[in-house]
Amino acid sequence: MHRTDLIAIGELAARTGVAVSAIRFYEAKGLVAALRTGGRQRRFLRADIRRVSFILIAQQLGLSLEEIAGELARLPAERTPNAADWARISSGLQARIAAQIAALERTQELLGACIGCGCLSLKKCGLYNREDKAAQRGAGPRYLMGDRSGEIAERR
Amino acid sequence: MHRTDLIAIGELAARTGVAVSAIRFYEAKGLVAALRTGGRQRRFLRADIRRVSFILIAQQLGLSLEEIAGELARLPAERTPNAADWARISSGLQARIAAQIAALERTQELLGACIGCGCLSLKKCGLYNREDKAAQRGAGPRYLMGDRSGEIAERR
DNA sequence: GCTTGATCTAAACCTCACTTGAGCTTTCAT
DNA sequence: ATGAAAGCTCAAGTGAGGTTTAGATCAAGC
Repeated sequence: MHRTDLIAIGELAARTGVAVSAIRFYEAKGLVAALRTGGRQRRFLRADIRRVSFILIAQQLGLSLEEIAGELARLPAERTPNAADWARISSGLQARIAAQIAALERTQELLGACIGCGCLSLKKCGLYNREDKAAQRGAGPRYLMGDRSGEIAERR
Repeated sequence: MHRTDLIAIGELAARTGVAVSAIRFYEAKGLVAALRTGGRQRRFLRADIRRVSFILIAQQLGLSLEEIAGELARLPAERTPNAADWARISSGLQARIAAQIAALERTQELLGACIGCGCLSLKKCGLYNREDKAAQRGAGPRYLMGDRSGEIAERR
């Protein structure tokens, strides 16, 4: 019925568009797991194509690899995840997308107001206030809006 | 009318919520320019508050500092930028926000379809294909979807 | 059996966007 | 005039997310 359900790292790379080195890196981070041949070469399940795809999609939505690992941990460990498992885990992404769209729309509005008055100078127009920062984290490079964002401006 | 139109780096930091070290870093990168006192201390124009605010907003939208520098270069050099100048440059961000929202909505749709079928396995559902990648760049950490995204999978 | 291409490990290196530290100077209020 | 607070430079460090390199080994087809 099926010759080989196991695929080599190169094939997984080709199927997902991810570099071989990246897949090894993901394995080191615990995002994917590999079986080994007698000669210590990695062999992946076909289901791992889906797993890597999920990583890519989640990354685009701004999740860090650590966060993605957290999501993936919710898949069943004892058996190969099925369609329903993926549907469940993917719907978490849906929520995140919705939140991001809402945040962007809010920014768009505020920026529209700012263009009107030309201000762009905080407080005055509400753009880039602390509340917005909190609402939008997840949309950009993570380390740019880390936990430190509360301290700095209040110090005076 | 105005005592001092020049502000110290600490004040610029306090007004924008950015760390002093970050402002020095931005200066080194050419994103802001400073005058100097006799004792070599930096003094900024009040208008630089707006400039730094722009940097922060643009960053949230996923622009790299280099790209932001490019945008800022379009401000008039010979005089302090006025409201109209900022309105012009900010509307570039509006376009970017609109594009990001569109990309996210597209992802949302595709992911919705994927949740329906549970596939998540590329090609099949169109999610995370090369075209989408191109459409969505700008939304996440830049280096994750740089110019190299065409080569890798083709090397076979 | 041999060759060729894929894979292996480990460690070093890369970019981006900053931060930190050391050691010294300037500014400003009293 | 002085002392604290803020500022200065330059070099090195950080963390995320990988890539590159070197040298050795494995798997498959002829």
